[in-house]
Amino acid sequence: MPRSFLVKKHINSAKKPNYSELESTTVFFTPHIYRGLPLPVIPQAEILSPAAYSPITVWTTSNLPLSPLPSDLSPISGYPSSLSDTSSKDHSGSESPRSDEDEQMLPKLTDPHGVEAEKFQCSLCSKSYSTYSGLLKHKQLHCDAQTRKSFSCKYCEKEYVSLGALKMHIRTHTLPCVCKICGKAFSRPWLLQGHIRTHTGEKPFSCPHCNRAFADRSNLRAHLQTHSDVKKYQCKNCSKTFSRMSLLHKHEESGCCVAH
DNA sequence: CTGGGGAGGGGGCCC
DNA sequence: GGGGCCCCCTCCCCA
Repeated sequence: MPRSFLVKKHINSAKKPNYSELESTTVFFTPHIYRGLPLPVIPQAEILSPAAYSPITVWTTSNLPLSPLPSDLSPISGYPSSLSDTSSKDHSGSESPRSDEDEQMLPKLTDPHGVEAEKFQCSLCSKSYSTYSGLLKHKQLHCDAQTRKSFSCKYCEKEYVSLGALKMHIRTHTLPCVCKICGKAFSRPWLLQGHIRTHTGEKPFSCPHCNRAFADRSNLRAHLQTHSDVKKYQCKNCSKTFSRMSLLHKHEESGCCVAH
């Protein structure tokens, strides 16, 4: 049966899941694992999986309408220097050529207050600077820019640190997994599997307390909250707990936390 | 109005 | 690198 929310919403819809409610923080910096690693070059769309890309084209760092790469930096390096919004700023010293493969972006800043404070060396390219601020500026331009997310989706403004993550995301636009029964399309096979259960009636996830069965594990998890005396989501104002965040939001919007 | 179920989305991790 | 899976989440609907 068609339901309004089953229809793929326009990509410009302002649906923005609020992960910050439970998660610690949204991490905008690149995880350490990526630091110092050369970012891959995004291949041409035509050599990628048609299911993942057709008809979407991919914005690469080289075709983004931002500041161009320096002439001495080959586009094959794939480094998103053009993504750095600090690239227009001046910096101390000229950058020496990088050796990409084995450099590590370790925080090896020489102590500015130490004995050897006269020399500030970049751990990535070994470039030395006479001032600490000079090194900081260099790192902003040279190192931090390399760790920026570099793969951008054309259909939305999301950026990813890896091509694989981008390709996974693009599937949410192309929806390659189609239900043979009703024709509804999904981004991933397991989503389609879950959808097919709505046709077959299969409910493989059972509640150990009441034996109620669910087709979706997440829904079982939400159901398990109803058996708990202390719910997972608590109002900061009145300490009342709720089984779902959405219920907590409704509670907060209803005015509980207004009178504080 | 509230609480809960149904259905689905998206990112991350692991193999 | 890709698929499977997990987790967390939202939205809609209904009792």
